[in-house]
Amino acid sequence: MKNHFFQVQAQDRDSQARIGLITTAHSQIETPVFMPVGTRGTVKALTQEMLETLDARIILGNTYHLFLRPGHELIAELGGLHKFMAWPLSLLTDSGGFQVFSLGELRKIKEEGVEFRSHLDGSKQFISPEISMQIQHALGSDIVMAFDECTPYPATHDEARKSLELTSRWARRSRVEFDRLNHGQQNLFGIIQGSVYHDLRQQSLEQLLEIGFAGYAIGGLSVGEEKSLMYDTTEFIAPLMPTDKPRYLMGVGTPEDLVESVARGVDMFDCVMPTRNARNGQVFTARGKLNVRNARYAKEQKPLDEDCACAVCRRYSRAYIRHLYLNDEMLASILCSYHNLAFYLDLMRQIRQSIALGEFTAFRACFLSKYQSAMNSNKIIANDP
RNA sequence: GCAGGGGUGGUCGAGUGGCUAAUGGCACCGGGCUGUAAACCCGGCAGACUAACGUCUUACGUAGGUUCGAAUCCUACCCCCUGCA
Repeated sequence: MKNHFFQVQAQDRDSQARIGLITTAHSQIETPVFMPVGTRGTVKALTQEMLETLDARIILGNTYHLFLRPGHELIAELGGLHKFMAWPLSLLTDSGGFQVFSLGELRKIKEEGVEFRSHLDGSKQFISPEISMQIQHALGSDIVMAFDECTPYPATHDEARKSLELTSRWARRSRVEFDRLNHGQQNLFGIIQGSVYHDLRQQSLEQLLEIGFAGYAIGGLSVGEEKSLMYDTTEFIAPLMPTDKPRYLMGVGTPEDLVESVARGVDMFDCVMPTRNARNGQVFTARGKLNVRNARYAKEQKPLDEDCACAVCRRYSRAYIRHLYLNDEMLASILCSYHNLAFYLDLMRQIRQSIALGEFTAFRACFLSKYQSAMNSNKIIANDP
């Protein structure tokens, strides 16, 4: 039977990189893709119009946050998350699994599910695989993530095994509940855990394959481990994942991470880095990252990134954006967020194009040498009094 | 003119004899941020020397004085604020 959800269009000869097309009820998404994060139904500092200008075809929302406020029932009543936030293209909702990890002290993990103490008002909340599916069903996202435990790092082999096995049991329950609710428009992804242990990653994948999902995600990385371990783990597990299903590396990452992970076979990414760092004054450029706070940009009339053709770089200077930032003007966040996402999405476009042309390996080397060598020379300048 | 209060590092403002190169806020400088508890967090912030422990110099309106020791006490002067004339 033909797979309408995902099709691989070309496979790179020299690496695991590939290009493909995801088709949801709301948009077509060329992969490899970077998905901007819009936790609370908004990609912070940007309007939906801006996202469309950037040609973002899919963004994220978060089950946990939208469940607490405004509540999935309210969103369902108003016609679902797409309509509520006036976003006509695709949405992926994370299941709340990451909050099991990031909310640390505020939560208690049990077999049945996770008890959260709301970070907003301290109230007791409970999310199980079933509830997560019900919330995501009410939200109406195009891609639904199974409820998992994002294993903390470091974890011993035994801890990681127990955690992954819980995630597998929750994955099965997610699948059952999802199927009970689904109207056919949504797609469910499973999440591989297993920390940095290859045998556990493989075990996790096999258990998920038995259940069967529309796509598979690698979770539990970029949680504090050495970068080399993240790359190793991805390099090990990605090629074992089904070739005819999207592979999603959750929560990653830096521009280098994206290029390196595409080379290892990943199709989908999401990360708060371009938007959060933008609000904190850090912008990404083809020649490395820079912080607009830095005094050395006080008089620079250059754009943030001289190689960037985005609306911000065509119009505004570093000096002006620095001035905005230093005065706590919200426009600084808007402009930096817009540019950073433009940079990320453009990077993905270049990656796809190079794969299509069979030039990915050359592109990878070229991009990294420019991005990293300039970063090093920036450091030399920065340390020079 | 009389009475009272006050002058502290870029700034606001603590500090009333040694633990003070001087709390804290702001400003400034720098770093971090990876499925968003983040328009946030951390660090530096008199000068010089040192890889570092640290050492030295100059500092609390100005000039003197008391004391082993002063931003802190005394004297004079300069300036500011408030009230009364």
